[in-house]
Amino acid sequence: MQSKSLDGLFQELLENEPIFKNKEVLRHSYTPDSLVHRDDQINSLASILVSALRGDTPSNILIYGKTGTGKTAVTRHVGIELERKGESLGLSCKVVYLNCEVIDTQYRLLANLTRQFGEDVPMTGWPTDQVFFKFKETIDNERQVVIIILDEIDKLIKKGDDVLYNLSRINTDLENAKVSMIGVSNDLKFTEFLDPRVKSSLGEEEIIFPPYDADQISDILHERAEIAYKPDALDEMVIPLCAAFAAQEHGDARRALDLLRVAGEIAERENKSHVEEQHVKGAQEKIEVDRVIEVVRTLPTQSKLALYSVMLLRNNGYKNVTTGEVYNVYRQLCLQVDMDILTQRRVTDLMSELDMLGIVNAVVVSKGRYGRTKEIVLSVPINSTKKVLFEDYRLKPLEFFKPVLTTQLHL
DNA sequence: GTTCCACGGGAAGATAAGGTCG
DNA sequence: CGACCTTATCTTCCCGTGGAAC
Repeated sequence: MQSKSLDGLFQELLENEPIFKNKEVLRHSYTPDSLVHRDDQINSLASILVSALRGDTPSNILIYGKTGTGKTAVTRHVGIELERKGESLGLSCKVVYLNCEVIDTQYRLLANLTRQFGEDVPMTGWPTDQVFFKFKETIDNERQVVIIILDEIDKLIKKGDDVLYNLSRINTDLENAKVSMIGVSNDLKFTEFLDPRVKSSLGEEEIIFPPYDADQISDILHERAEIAYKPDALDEMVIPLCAAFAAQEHGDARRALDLLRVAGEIAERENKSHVEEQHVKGAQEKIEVDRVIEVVRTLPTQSKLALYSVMLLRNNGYKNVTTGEVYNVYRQLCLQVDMDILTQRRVTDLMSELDMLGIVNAVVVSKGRYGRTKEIVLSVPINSTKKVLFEDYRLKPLEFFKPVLTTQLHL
């Protein structure tokens, strides 16, 4: 390789006409100032929350919509506006935002809420009711309206709905402060699992976010591309193509933005001065592969072993892999790498988790007299997955290991 | 029509690892 | 220090069952 001075190395990269003007606006974390095609939702949300500015408690709200339909962006946007307006009117109006996917237990939720009001709560150690009490005490210090946004609220239900029940009744214990909640969910049916009391209190108002269609996504992309890219950096077909791909994915605007950004990155890496159609196709592929790789990489070792078992069976010509066989191989793998062997029951659960993550596809089938089982099909490319698995040093000894397979090949 | 297997579902509880508090 | 807290991860136990094989 030609050696250049270091200075020259970076100089060249810098001078290379960048395609991007401001890439940040294509990231999920960016909240745009104006939200296209969501006027209805913004207005209904605002008209419900306006009572906070009159010092009343707004109704609790449930918001539904698939991923990437702008729920979070709209809610946050309205929240910020509300706080701002409250401030100028001299009313204390506080909007707190919590993502229940990260904060998924009663304790953590309450602790987090309390912390947002400047009080310190330890990570763990306290009884939960003490945290709840502390929270009530903290907010009740001041005359204020508190609006709690619970994003991905459906994740919370799976662990029991005590928190929601408690929170929905909190107003009866408060002297000064008023609390109302906004639940955001991408599962339209999640209220079915809710305690009826919680359900009626939480769902006083409902707002639905329909998926975007391809044209609407195009509009959104145009708007952002204007800020994100240099003029003329995009080929004519780039945005429609991104929009079309994303529209297939239930109108996911987030996906569309990802596509647009990754396509740009690919083009940049190829030293092209503008983004072409093929880059979008490349982006589509890359995003999917990245997702899988990331998921596999962060899997717990036990799940990796289970997954590798499936792959081994697959490699040995097993068309229909069943739970029993997987467990058999899995046990051998464990002995090989000196890990504890989990029970079959537990491994069944691990397989279900892999199924949920979309790494594997499991269908329950009955084999009549020979029982019932899950038939497991791998839904990721074997080779690249294998490579990722062996990045884990604990799996290294398995690289050339051949399991003993039970020879019962029933068709 | 019956049978009956190899699972799946659900729940309870054990354990360990994080922590607070007096 | 010990008493007591949460949480994640597994184990244990028991029951339920789809549907081809009989």
